[in-house]
Amino acid sequence: MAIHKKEEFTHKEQDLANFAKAMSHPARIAILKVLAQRNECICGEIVELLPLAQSTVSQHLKELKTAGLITGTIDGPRSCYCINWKAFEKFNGELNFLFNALKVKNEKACC
Amino acid sequence: MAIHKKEEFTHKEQDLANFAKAMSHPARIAILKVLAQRNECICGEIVELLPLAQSTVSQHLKELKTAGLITGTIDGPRSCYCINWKAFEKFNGELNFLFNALKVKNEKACC
DNA sequence: TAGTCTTATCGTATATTTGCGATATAAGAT
DNA sequence: ATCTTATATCGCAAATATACGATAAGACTA
Repeated sequence: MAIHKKEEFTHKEQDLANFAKAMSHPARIAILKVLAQRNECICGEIVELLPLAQSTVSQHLKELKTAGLITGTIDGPRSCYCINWKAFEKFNGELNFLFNALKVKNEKACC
Repeated sequence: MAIHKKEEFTHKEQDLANFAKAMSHPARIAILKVLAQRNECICGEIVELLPLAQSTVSQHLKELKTAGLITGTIDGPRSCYCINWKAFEKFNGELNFLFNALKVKNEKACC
């Protein structure tokens, strides 16, 4: 592959791609779903709900946290995670900016 | 890794993850952007606009097509691509279903 | 037919992701 | 102090993704 070319795209393009990448695995979608459904924050309950080892779940949580889609705080001997709604709104907004704004005039697309 | 565990998640979770994965690279975001901006469908003009080799762009186009985010038809000696707005709407709808419906009652999240 | 232009696919090198067990770390309990 | 419990991190193996050059395939042109 020689060199990663990702840096040669715009900041906004990389941003959107990073958000999407954080959601590009069903395990991470499942984690976000659990966090969205519970009012109190979750820790290792997620491990119980997923068909994955504890270390693997921890890794997925770290990726979501690094991407900014969730927040995590230490609560005594356990860890507490929540969805970062603001980040999700930003993602959704950028998506809509990319597509919806241009949609009307493209109705007559050729294929 | 032994075995991919992706199959052990729900169909919906896999669906959303696949959509996200298709958008998880800045080159593919850039391609979608170009397609969204042009009324007539694009072919190798995309190659001119991206800092990537022709074969690499072709590969990215194939991934977007496989994921259903774009459509492609052969037009004489060249290929014509367009955004599949329906697929995008579905993706956006699933995202909103996952998050927005549950957002209000979670305002008092703990972290 | 031969030549050209456009796009897709193959082969390959390298990078990244995914997953797990083992181990570390940190807090609470005995 | 030791044991338990919960979570993070390390190290490794296997799978995927990314990128490119070379080549194939298809359609128009001379």
